[in-house]
Amino acid sequence: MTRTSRKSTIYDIARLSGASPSTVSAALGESWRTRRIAESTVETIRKIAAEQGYSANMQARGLRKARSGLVGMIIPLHDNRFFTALSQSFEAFARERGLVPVIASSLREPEEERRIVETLISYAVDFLFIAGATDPDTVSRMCRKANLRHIFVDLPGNDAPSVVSDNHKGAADLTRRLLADRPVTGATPRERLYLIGGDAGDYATGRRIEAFRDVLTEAGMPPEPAQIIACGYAPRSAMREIAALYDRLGGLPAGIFVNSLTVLEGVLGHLSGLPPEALRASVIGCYDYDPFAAWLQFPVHMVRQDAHGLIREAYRMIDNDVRDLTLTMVEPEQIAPRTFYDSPFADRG
Amino acid sequence: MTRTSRKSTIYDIARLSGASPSTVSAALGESWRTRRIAESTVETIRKIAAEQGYSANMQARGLRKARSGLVGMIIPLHDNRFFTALSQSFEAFARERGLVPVIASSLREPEEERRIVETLISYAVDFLFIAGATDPDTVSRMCRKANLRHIFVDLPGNDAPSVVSDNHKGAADLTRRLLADRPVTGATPRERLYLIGGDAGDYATGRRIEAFRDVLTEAGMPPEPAQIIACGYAPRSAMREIAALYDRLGGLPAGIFVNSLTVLEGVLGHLSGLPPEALRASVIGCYDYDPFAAWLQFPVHMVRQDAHGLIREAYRMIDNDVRDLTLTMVEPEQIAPRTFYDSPFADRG
DNA sequence: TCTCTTTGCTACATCGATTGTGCAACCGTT
DNA sequence: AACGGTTGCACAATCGATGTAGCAAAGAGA
Repeated sequence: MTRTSRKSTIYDIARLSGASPSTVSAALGESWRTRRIAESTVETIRKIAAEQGYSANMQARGLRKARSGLVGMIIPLHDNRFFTALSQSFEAFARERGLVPVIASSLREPEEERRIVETLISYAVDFLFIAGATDPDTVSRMCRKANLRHIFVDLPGNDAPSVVSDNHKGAADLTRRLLADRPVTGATPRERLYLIGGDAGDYATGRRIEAFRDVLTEAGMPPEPAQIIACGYAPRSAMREIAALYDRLGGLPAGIFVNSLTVLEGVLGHLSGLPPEALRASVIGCYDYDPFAAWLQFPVHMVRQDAHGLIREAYRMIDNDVRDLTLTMVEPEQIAPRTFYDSPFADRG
Repeated sequence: MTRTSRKSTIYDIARLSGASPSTVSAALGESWRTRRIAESTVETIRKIAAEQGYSANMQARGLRKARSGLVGMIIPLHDNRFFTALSQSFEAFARERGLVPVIASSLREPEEERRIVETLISYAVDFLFIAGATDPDTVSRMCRKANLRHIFVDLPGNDAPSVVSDNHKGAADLTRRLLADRPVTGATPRERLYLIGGDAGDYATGRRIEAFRDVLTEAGMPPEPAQIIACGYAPRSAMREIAALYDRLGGLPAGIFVNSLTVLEGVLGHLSGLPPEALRASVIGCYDYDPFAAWLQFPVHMVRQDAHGLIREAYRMIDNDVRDLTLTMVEPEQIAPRTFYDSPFADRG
């Protein structure tokens, strides 16, 4: 074995085995039965291939078969437990099927998202999941043109199957929990619930705000606009907003509905500077789950979206070749503070 | 544009523009100058290509050029802030170079790791980073055979460039911090420091244990074997071990050096069941950083490995075509409890 | 006008695997 | 012995892009 030996190809194996390249190809693949290659020949060829450490060139195969064996997924960012839970499950299901997952992050920028879709199309991925799409219509258009099956996860699209959490239910449950647990009751601004974070224009946030509003209205305390602070997802801006709110109210409000983990990071930056008694005036809830957030200084109620379930449903769409507009809902789960939750991959830690 | 229109190829563009496929190829690439294609022709072709929404078939290009434009990275798992920080930086640097990152998780299983390497070789990735390798020698052997450049990150290999954290320094600093901050001093078992988690056989854990031992020895209190509990990385087993330790000692030890975030998850599962005064008997340190862990009920000193720096150095090796055994160290940083730390991607949250 | 160079482009082989088609060799019948 | 059927394999086209080699036309120089 020379140091610079190139990878061996079916032609090398053919030469070594005395068979033709097409026979080698068939013998190494599934088609040798239908192509009537003698079992003894298959064995010989496979032995030689193994000795040579042969492995197929997927580019060549992909070119010929017009499928790559690659499957794509776009997430907003890697640095977030919800999205990485999606990644982990996406990868596990892909591998189960002998596919290679390509996971890219869009950083929530439509331009980047488009570039990624185009690139993945160039690589002929067999299908594509888009989590947290920022511009689903464009994505769908590009995919249709390339005849690429795609599923929206978490944020739905208008022209392809979507699998999303039941945001309304999750948010309604969380809001009810905050209402029930808030340390003070009353109607002054400080005694109200506030929702912070997210982009009012995006689907998930929209549904959650809706639920927040519905539950409060039902409870006879319809929220004022000031109670809904959709300041985006960046930790820094959440920190600023919560500080401003604290100043405005002269303390924390009775309850805070935090709309995502990144927002919670920012909120923490402010809350943790406060004296413990200031914190006791408030109850915190967060949409999305993080194992460490479960054990903070103050209790945080969380909504754990069923990432594994979302991905499972998305793969089901693929397996059943669903291509039309459908919306599948997966129930999230409320997790009480200070609960030890085992992720599906916890044993691999 | 018909619904099932196949992707257009250089042949389509050739037909539409009246030029030959090779001219189209040259015109759309970089080589048109050296191949003396008239600038006007280039413009015409590019216009048509844009109209048709042409994008190159990377499988064909990769087949021909024997490079894929894909770059691979293996991490143990996605569901961990340190590794996802690596992913995020790996991806950012790849994109800067117009490459497509393929990130796969090995779940710390050597068999899976090998399978992934083989697959990535099949796809002709242009280079490969391996973080937390479980069997670096085999990986190196496979890569050499395929003539694939590879860099080890976090855990070094013996036959390729490696970029690792300065584990000894990070762990020594953390140990010193725990020594300084421990609430009780003395020599009874409860008054000692304990290190929990990790695999004594792996490089990073080995260095950290070494540092732990060195610092304690220097301080005149060399650790007994019982003070080092390398129980792996799974949260569950860490939870069991810390519970057992608590029972044995009749309380928490003066200081706990937690060897990874997954281990900290398990430790928390036990600690949080304890009364607050039990916690005050102990000081906690964790190797690796998580933003939420910074704000727990009790202070946690953390060591933030410079994921971005590690990846930057690894890319530098690639850019300079370093292939021989080298070991680059990147300094980690100690982060005090309750510090707001901005990740390089925080603004994108 | 004839040669020589430059310009602008085309033809064709190639990368490695897959697959439709074809063709010997061999078998068993009548 | 002639025939139809099966078995086992080889040949060659193909996927789409790249790059070498080469050719015709135009321009330059004598």
